[in-house]
Amino acid sequence: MKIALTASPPRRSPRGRGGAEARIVRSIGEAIADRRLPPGTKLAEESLAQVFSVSRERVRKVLLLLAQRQVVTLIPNRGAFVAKPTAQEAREVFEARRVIERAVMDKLCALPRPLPPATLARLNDHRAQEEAAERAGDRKALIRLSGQFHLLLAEFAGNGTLATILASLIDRSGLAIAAFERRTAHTCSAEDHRRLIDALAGTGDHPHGAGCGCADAVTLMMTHLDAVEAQLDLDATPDTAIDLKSVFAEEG
Amino acid sequence: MKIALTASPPRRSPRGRGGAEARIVRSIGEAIADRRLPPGTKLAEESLAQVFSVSRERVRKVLLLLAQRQVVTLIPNRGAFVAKPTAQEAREVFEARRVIERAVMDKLCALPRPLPPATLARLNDHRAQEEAAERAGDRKALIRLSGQFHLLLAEFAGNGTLATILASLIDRSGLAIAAFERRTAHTCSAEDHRRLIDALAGTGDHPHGAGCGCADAVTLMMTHLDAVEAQLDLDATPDTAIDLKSVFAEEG
DNA sequence: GGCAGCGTGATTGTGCACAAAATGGGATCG
DNA sequence: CGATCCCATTTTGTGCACAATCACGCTGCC
Repeated sequence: MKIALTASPPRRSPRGRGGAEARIVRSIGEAIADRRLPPGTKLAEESLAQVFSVSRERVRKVLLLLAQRQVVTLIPNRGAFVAKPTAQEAREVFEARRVIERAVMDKLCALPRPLPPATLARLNDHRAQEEAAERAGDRKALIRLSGQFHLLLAEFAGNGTLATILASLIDRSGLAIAAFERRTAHTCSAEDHRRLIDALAGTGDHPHGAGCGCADAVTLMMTHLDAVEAQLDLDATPDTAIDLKSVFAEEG
Repeated sequence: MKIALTASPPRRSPRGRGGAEARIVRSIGEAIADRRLPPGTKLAEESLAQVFSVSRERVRKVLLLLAQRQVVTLIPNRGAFVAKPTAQEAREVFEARRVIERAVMDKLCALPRPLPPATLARLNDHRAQEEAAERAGDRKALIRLSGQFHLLLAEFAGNGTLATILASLIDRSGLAIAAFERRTAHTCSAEDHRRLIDALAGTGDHPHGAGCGCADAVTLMMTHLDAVEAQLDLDATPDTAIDLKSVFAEEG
């Protein structure tokens, strides 16, 4: 046998066939984020295969991927279910978000000013989209845009690794919100986002003169995350009785 | 509905089938962390299937899992390779570690003192293991123990989500170290870990009296991570290959 | 009427066989 | 002598069929 001599792995076009899988992952992920698939929903392989017109194996692969992201739970011989975070898990996810997003804001503040026009343009564009969704009362769009906003900031911060981690945490916090949000209507966070953009772009009023609203931006973000978490009811028992068999399926 | 807990203990064989995958994941993961599988090494499905005596589909699943952790890179129609971080990715991973581990240390400092005996015992036990490996000159064990130490601290901090994220980052930083470490001998971090344990346990000398060395611990950790990153040469790009069968000769 | 045991249908898990694609070697031509 | 093209072999990708397992409804019995 010959020793396999290995070169640096070349990059190949990611659009050939793997694009279909990514499409399904996005589709299901967005459906979960939009609450069209509430926590606990069973995701039958055959049904999904028919819906997306792909083979069952492909669906299986997608579910395995989503399970790694902890947005679905795989139970042996039972199938895949939309993940239903526990209260503790929800708290952990929000704490992790505070940790990472504080770092993101710190990095954004360390960026040279003024921000690049492209950055400002994307921020303003996003603000416009959120305001439009708010006016239209499109709650689903608002939720999706809210997640995208936080992810956008992470990308501007220039650390793709942190952004990837945050993306997963955003997905999971959406799940937590779906599982624990109070029945009472709650004010969505468009106003918080507006203030954040102002503080970051430096368009807000800063009586102290030269500085941008960086320090403000960090505290704004922390307050924002605290507010979102505070809108959850992390003490009440979950609305639907949890299937104990499912919970304990993995141990024995 | 009644739950059948009394009669049928659904003790699914932990090692029988589902455990096999976890075993392979651990095996490959440790081999990568131990540098037995350097970055860029090709991981052929058939070879791995023979080595672990499982079907190729199982290996495929494992590789997909490791790819999600970004420990291996999957290239369509080319196969799986041990991930080879770029210099920028390495910097990002270390920055992410600083972000998360600073939070971990903050949480550890916020813990009530004195620390639980079980915690102190595990810390001291770990210190002993690292010292033993250091005396024996067992570099592989030292690397593995070093990763376990950081993970241990994260677990003590009480946020499993952060710990999971950090675990992935530790794996990837091990990859980065393997890819970019300087050829010159470098002092391993056992001494840093000793000091960290002292600061956390409060056994170090603290002339200021009542407080433990918490603030010290945070800076110690940051310095420690900076030192590890500083030992890398983020300009060179080494490239090697290794024989799969010899690496896994002892298992099966 | 209620409960235990059992059979059936449906769903997931796994191996296998074939198809597609790339790698490597060799021959051919400039 | 070197580069290029082509073919054979190896490796990866995918669909299919069958096996295993679970949920549910049924029958019979107490």
